[in-house]
Amino acid sequence: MRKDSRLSRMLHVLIHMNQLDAPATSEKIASMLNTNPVVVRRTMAGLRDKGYVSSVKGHGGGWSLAISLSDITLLDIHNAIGESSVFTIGLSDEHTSCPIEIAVNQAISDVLIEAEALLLERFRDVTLDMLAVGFADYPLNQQASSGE
Amino acid sequence: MRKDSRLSRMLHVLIHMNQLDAPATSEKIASMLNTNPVVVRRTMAGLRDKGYVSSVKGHGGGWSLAISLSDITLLDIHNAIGESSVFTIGLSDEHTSCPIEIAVNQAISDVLIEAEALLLERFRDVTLDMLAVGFADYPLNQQASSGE
DNA sequence: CATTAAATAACATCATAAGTTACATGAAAT
DNA sequence: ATTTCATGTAACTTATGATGTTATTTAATG
Repeated sequence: MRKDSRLSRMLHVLIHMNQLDAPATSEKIASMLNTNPVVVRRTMAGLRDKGYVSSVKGHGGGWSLAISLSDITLLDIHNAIGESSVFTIGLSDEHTSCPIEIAVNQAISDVLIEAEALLLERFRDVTLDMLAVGFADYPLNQQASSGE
Repeated sequence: MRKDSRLSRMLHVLIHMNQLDAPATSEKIASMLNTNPVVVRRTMAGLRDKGYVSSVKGHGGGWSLAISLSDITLLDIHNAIGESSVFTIGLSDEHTSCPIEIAVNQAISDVLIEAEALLLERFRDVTLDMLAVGFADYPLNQQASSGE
């Protein structure tokens, strides 16, 4: 099933942006991601709406970080992207009044909710500056961050 | 992103099959799921390969449970279906040697692995007979079975 | 031999992230 | 003011994989 790589891509870009002096144009970011400027604008727009980045039109314009990497968590970006669900697993809805279908869906749903809660909790524990730290340690990529 | 409802559907079917005396034809199962006999055969084939159901051709043929519901877990069926990944979240691979991309992907991957481990663990704790119990408790079916 | 039902191949449909094209809007440089 | 640069946005195409469909073959029963 096709994967949604927006989270990974946006995190990647944000950390790179932190090391730049000037705003990064959509064109520049797109070439960084081997993609298209419009795709970049589309996804970055969600981050701007939440206040993580800002955009400026015209000469010298482009995208900049609006707040510090240490104030942005994986969860923040995950939410800003607005993914409908993190799971490929869905529930059937052929017979919503069939007690078996209800029991089955309830059992699956319980597990998905618990697993997603754990995932979101872990995402909330990681700020983007932690990932930038790994950069300094490259190529050994030693575990200097406090994450588990 | 489109959901994969095969797990829910197969669990639903297996529990219904447990209440039948004769083999269920793909046709019958398909109408139960509002779908097509070929779709049923395609998915059931995976369960048969793992020994959870058996299929018989010709007159009086169809699909039957090969083992007890109490010996089948959600995890068993999940594995038998052979989903590639439970997550819609994917990792970028534009620059596999970029230390930032590596750090980002590692962080995401760590979380996904932990969340999936929890999910699989929970799936392993639920056997199909547990879901069938809910059936007896359902108001519309109280005449079906009173003991529990 | 006729009928039933699975097995299989080949193809169509659908949803959605991603990619693309085209044009409008706004800001800075000249 | 005009040109240039870059975002904003609409509309469309592409790619992918579960799902759906049609047609044919294989096997078992009556």
